[in-house]
Amino acid sequence: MAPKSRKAALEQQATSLFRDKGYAATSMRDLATHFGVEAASLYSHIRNKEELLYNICFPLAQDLFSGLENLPKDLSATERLLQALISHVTLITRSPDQSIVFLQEYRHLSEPARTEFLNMRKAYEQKFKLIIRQGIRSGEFRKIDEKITTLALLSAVNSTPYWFRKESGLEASWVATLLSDILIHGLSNKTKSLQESEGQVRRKVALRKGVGKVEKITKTKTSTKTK
Amino acid sequence: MAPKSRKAALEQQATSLFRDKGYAATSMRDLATHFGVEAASLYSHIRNKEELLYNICFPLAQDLFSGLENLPKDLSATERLLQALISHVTLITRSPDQSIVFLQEYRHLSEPARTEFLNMRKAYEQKFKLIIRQGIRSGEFRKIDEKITTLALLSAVNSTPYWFRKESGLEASWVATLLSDILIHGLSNKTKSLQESEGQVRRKVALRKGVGKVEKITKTKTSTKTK
DNA sequence: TATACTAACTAACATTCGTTAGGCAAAATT
DNA sequence: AATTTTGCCTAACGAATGTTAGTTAGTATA
Repeated sequence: MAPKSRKAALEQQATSLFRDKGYAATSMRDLATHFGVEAASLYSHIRNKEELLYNICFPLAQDLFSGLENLPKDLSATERLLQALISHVTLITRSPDQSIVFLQEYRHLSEPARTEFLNMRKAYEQKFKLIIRQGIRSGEFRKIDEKITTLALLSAVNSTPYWFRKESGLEASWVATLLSDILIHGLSNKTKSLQESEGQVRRKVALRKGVGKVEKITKTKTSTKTK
Repeated sequence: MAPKSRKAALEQQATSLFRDKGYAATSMRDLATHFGVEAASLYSHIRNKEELLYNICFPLAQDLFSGLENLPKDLSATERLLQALISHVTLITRSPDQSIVFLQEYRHLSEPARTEFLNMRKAYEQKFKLIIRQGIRSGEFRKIDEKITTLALLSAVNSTPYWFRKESGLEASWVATLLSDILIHGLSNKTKSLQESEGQVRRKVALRKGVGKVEKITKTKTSTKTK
């Protein structure tokens, strides 16, 4: 394992401080102090302050975008959305501080980087919208404005870097799958509702047959409930 | 309609600028310029810069908290969650810039206001958690970590001030209900699945009867599909 | 060994920052 | 009418900001 370069260590430190205090409220002297040098020394590693922010935001933007490049085309929209969300969560929980800076501080990028960043973000969201649109078309998803849906879904999963920590023992993919499940299938206990619904249908069938074994029907219902 | 006070207008201007550039990156000279005076003049309306931030964050925090105070106790957990989410969205879309500053810039509050704010936020989230816990206990909600769920739900709905505009013609309550619906019931098209499930049961019944009218069965299936 | 590079330092720069103090004219109050 | 308050101005303060320039010592290279 090669030792971390000084520059990489500096970027790491910057990520941590930008996450805690925000980019604008973190001075180069703050950063230098935490890094153990004088502020002027930082310029032997970087051109300027903004380079740090750039190097936090753009690699992650690239990774997120790339993560959606190889979604298999033969999957259902539900499956593809699931995989897209898993990709997203896996990446933003990989380095939580970086992700939080990415989500909050990009606006301090100067032009043209700022616009470039926003365009990348827009294109990324577009990919989600497309999946949702396809899901609506195929009947898998409900007919809800795809922009609103996309923003809500992404915003929901963007809560993860704020609380997720690798040391917690949780697997990022598990968290991703869990959140995706909530978003796709909802919080409501539908499994139970569905079982009850089938239970009712079965009861109608029994009555229609006119078997007249009321006790047998009661048993069936109890069995459903214990599940 | 009373003319807006100078201080209120200043706070409005500050809200807009803090939203656009962030608190730390907005100088008093920026603010004064937009307000049409010199920076030193701002101090005849306010004590200091932070007072502006305080007056953006705390009233909204109060309103959000109050919004959950009168949830009827006789409702189901689902209903209460729906009402809580509607309350939340209604308030954060009332003044989107304020909400965005509230969500992003509180960290620039100095102590003890900052800790106070975080405590209020925590208590507010606690109320959501309680609803979710109750829903899990009653069987209405699936057994999913209530902290993760709360954060994801709130984060999802917190996307709204970033795109919602009153002038768009959309009603905030409609948006709130829509998002709540997605979160509670999911994006997946469950209604259709349920219908197909019943359709299958009906087909079994027909076969079991041994009527032998295959044509009739085909018709039933077609009829389900067109829905 | 001589030279070049690296990564740190100190000193300093020009600019910007949030804020205070004093002054003034208009509006409000006594 | 006299006084007070309000809301603006200019000037200035001390501190902070991102960065440059020159220097130095250690390391790497020719």
